[in-house]
Formats: sequence, structure tokens, C-alpha cells
Amino acid sequence: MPVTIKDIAKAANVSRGTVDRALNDRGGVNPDVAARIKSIAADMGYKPNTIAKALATRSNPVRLGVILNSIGNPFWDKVIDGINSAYDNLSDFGISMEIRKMRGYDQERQLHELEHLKEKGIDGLVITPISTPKVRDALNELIRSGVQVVCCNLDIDDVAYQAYVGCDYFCSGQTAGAIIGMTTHGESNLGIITSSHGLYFHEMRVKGCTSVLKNYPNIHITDYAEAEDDEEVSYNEVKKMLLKNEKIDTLYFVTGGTTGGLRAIHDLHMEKRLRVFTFDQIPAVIENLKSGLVIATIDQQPFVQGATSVRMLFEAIMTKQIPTRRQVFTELNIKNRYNITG
Amino acid sequence: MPVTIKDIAKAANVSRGTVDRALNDRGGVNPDVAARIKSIAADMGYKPNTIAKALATRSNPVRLGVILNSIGNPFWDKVIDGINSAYDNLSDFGISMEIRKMRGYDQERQLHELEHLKEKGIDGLVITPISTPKVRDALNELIRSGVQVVCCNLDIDDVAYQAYVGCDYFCSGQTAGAIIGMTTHGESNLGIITSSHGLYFHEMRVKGCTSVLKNYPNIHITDYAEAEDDEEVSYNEVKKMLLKNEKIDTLYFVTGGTTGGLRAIHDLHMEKRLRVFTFDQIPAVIENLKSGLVIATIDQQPFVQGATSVRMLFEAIMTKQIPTRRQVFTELNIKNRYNITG
DNA sequence: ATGAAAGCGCTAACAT
DNA sequence: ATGTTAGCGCTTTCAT
Repeated sequence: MPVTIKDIAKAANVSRGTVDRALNDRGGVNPDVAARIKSIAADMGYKPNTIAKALATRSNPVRLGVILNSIGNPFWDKVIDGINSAYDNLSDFGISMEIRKMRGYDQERQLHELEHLKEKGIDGLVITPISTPKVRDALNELIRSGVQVVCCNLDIDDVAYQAYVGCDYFCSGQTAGAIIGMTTHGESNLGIITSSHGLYFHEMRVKGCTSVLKNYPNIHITDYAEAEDDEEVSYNEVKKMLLKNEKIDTLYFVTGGTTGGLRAIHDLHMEKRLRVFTFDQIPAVIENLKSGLVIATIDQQPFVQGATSVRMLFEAIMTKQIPTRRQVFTELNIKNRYNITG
Repeated sequence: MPVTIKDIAKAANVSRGTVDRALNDRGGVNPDVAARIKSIAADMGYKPNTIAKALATRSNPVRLGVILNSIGNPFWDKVIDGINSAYDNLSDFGISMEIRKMRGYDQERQLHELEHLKEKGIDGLVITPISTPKVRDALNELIRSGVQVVCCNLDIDDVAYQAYVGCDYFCSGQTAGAIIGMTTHGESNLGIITSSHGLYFHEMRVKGCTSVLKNYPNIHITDYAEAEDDEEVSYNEVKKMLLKNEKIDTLYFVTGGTTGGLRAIHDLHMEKRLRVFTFDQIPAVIENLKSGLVIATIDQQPFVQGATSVRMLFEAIMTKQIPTRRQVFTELNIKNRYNITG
């Protein structure tokens, strides 16, 4: 039988109210008494009952805020599914949640969304942080004011968040490199399409991939293109690359612009000539896995990322955890036409 | 603000007790009144609050039983981790759980474990059912007596269970076939190691694989061996197969006996000659992925299987769901040396 | 600073 | 057949 505050109250010869105040640092209790209560609670192995707490605090429930750079990028659909799924599971706890979606990587826009949620009042925040000093400072101030923060999919340095939930980008690059090496039998001329932002995580994916491809002397990186995270730009750049380099037989899409790039291949009727490797399971990728153009794609469990972010955030708020900057990496999985989970 | 039984009671002009009795079919309420209450509840969009219910029924908590054919097979370690993780998450709901582990596929032993749990009294059961008429009948009788059942990892026909949580075995075979075809560049002489039980799911894995390999005219299935789900038998059979067939350059372990088979390869010093494909991420597989002997393994998310089984079972019990024979397939994921999650 | 008591939504034992 | 009431473990308001 688990120990309750009632048990502690009896053991400490005080009332349940005092135990509650002491254990939750609500103030208004003699320091000596508080210390004694805490030590007794620890001795008895007290673990607060989350569901009872949730029932009791139902009148002013936990408020969650979410800010995602999701507009115009189909990758986020499943992250949002995960967020909503976790939210539904927690609905009995009486929580509320507001999702703010934005397009691209404009820090001013993100700061604006942050301000909006701050004014409405939130106890926790899930965010895909844009890694700039201004965003960093804003998040740290938010955290100082008592709001718990979980970063989803994108990491940011020097922010005292509770957790980063996302993939290991370097490792995802390695995984891609390995599958490229193995399935092309170590013979290929590779074109790499990246985003132009010099985004840290994109770079990691390229580095991870090339570090593995070093083991294959006959795989040559023939050309790079920058898609600027825009499908149209990607479409044009891929076209240009393929027309310029007749030798290219393999394409590696790091992220963003994959849909446009695949369209370019079809418009050039170069499906037969090319083997394509991508990330994630967005509709265009699934379609082309089925058609055989895309050989494999690396999945990073977007649903799990969304769901875990919300769950960890709620957990942190309920148990008053102190920020630990924990890295929670989701699995990286190779998908071919048979094991897609679109 | 969610609607509660109190709201319904007021709307129906009855007491909360009557609403509770009506909504939960506890009997002792006028059929007409019950129908009216139910209709009002539906109209108001009533959703029972699980955590309040759990708090109230804490004195006689939900009792879960688990029966796994896990002894001697490292695959199950992560299933059990998943089961325990879900159990921990539900601990605030005051549930109890007993895990019974057994070795191999002896139906008498399984029926015995079933009897044990039945005598102790359980509200729900997670089981890896041995697909025989006796087990089928025993499970159906259990279900008729009001116990919810979830099948984990193994499916069974004609049992009115709540859900099967596990992988799609045919699809896992296809996925393996595709990776074998792609990474061997369509050229190989294949040895297949299966279990001897003629187990349905093993057969599906072989069929799935060969159905895909039909697309590769130069991949030949040179030999089959039966490991009888025993590491020693597997060790000997693999040795025999490799010594007999000098041409074999690729091995496909369907399951059970992988550890012993890998050991045989090492003892024969044939690591250089062979490319191996396996299932799951058991220690021996991880080790040999790192060494390069195993090219890829197909993961079926054992942790998720365990956790989901328990969660779905609990959910079904709490909400009195009627058995639906739902198939919940976990993801199938290709793992190489870079994205293992051992 | 501490205690007492009401209440969160639901169940179950006891009255009527 | 229906109503009333006392909790489940915790928070919160009101007394003291």
C-alpha cells in the first residue's frame, strides 16, 4: 500500500495541510517542521499520487503552449498528430493546450508567438526553437518565470530547458550514408541537396553521411545544391544540377525541398537514371518509394517526437522537476517500400 | 467544462448513484429510467473521467496477469521492459500485475500458468498465445468470464480478444527480402534458417521474403535449415549447412537460434565469406552488426509491443470495451550498425 | 504557523 | 428502484 500524505501527517504529528505545504514549498510553515516532514516523507518512500493531484487541481488546470515552424512542411503533420494524441490521453487530467504554427525560420515571428502565449499565461511550452541569441534569451527568461520548456525536433544551446526531444542528426546522416553505400554497392556519383541556411542540423546530416561514405572509394560527391527550404527553389536547383552533371546517378536530399526535387526528376524523365535517398515519410517520398525512385528514407519518428514532448512537459510540470537539459533521441529507422508507415 | 455525472443527474432529475448504476449497467434501475439517462448522457456528450474512477476504485484495483514464452530468448527482454514501463506509468491508478514467464511453446505449461492466474483472480491478461485448440478454448472461456485479453507478439485465430499487438510477419519478411535484394546487388546464394515448429509466423517471414526475392533472378535459395528454436541445434545446423554448401554467401535467420548460428559462423571463421540478415536487436545481433557480419536486422519494436499491450488492456478494462479483435501492428524498421538502439 | 474542512468526479455501501 | 453519504489522495480556503 503506497504511503500518502495522511500517513506522513500521522507520523509527523501534524495535519495533512501542513504536510502538503511543506512538501510543496508553499511557505507558511516552520522551517524545522518542514525539514522534519520532508525527511519523514523520504524515509517512508513517499511518492505523490499524480492522479489525485490532478483531480484536486482541476479548477486551475495545467496550460500548455506549443510553437511549431510547421506551415508549408508536411513533415510536421505527424508531429502534430503525436502532440494531439498525447493531449487526448491527458484530457482526463484537465489540461488545456494552444498550438501556434508559423512558417519558416523567422525569429521575430517566433518571438511574437512566444509573447502571445506568455500573455495568455502558460505553465509549459513545447517549441522548435530558432537558434538565435534573442530566442535563447527569451526562453531563458520564460524559464526563470517558472515555465517549463521542452524543445521538439530542434535543439538550442545555452537554454535551461527540461528536455530536447528529437533525433540525433549526425547519426541520421551516418545511417543514410550506410544505406547509400550498401545499396549502391559502393559505386555512385552523388548529388547532395541541402537547405541553404547553414542550419546546424542540416550540416550534421551531411557530415554524418560523408563520414561513412569515406569507406567507399568509388562513391564520389559530384555536386551540391541549396534548396533554401523552398520547394520551388529545390525544383529549379535539382533540375540545374542534373542537367549540368550527366554522371550523377544518386541523389541525397538532406531535408526541406524533397517534394520539389522529386518533381524535377519526374519532369526531366530521369527516374530510370537515378537512385534517391531522403529523410522522413512525407507524401511525396512515400509515393516515390512505391514507384521505386526513392530507394530508402530515414524516419525519425515524428509522431513519437510530438507525443513525447507533450508527455515529458506535463510530467515535468506536475512533478515540479528542475530543468536538466536532457537529450531524448528518437529512433532512426530505415524505410523501404515494404515497411513504410505513412 | 466537461460534463459529469452530477450534471447528468440534475438533467435527468435523479441522483448521482442512479446515473452511475445506469451508465455502468450495474442493475437495480428501472429500464425506462436507465434508457433515459443513457440518452441524456449521450446528448450531453458525457465522457467518464478515468482518473476519478481510478481514485474511487482504488480499494479494489485492476489486476493484470501476463504470460510470456520468454525464458531463454533475449528478444523478450525489451518486451518486458515495455510492460514494466507501462505498468509504472499506471501505478498511480493503483493497478497490480503478475508476470509469469515460461520456456518454449508447450501448451500444457501455458494452460497451467493460465489456471494459476485464474485462481488468483485477474481482470485482464496479456499473453503470447500458443495457437492450439486447447489454448483457444481456455482463452475464450476466460473472456466469457469477463476477463479482457490482449495477445502480444503472437496471434491466435477464433479467440475473442480485445487486440493483437505485434508485427505483421509477412510484411517483416518482405522488408527483409527487399534489403537482402538491394544490398547484395541482386547476386547471392542464400541459406535460410527457420524454426522447426512450422510456426505460422515463421512461415510468413519466409514467404514474405521469397515473394520479394522473386524479383531478383540471380538470388538463389540454396538451402534451408531448421533450428528448432534452440541455440545449440541452430549452431550445429548452420555449421552443417555452411560446410555442405560452399556457394552460400548470404544467410537469413528468420528467428530463434540466431545467437547460436552466429557463433557457428565465427567458429568456422567464415565471417569474410558471409553476409547475414536477421530479425530483432538481440545482443548477438548488435555485436555482429558492429563487426560487420550482420548487414542489417529488422526490428519490430518489442518495447512498444509490451507497453502497448498493457496500456490497451488497462484501457479496455477501465472503459469496459467489448472485444473487437483489433490488430495493432508495430512498425518494422531496418537497422544497420549506425542506427541500432540496443 | 498550523489545523479543519470542503471538494475534484466517481464508486460503493448503506438507507429508504 | 432510488437516494444519500462516505471516501479515494490531494489542494485550497477558511479558521484558529
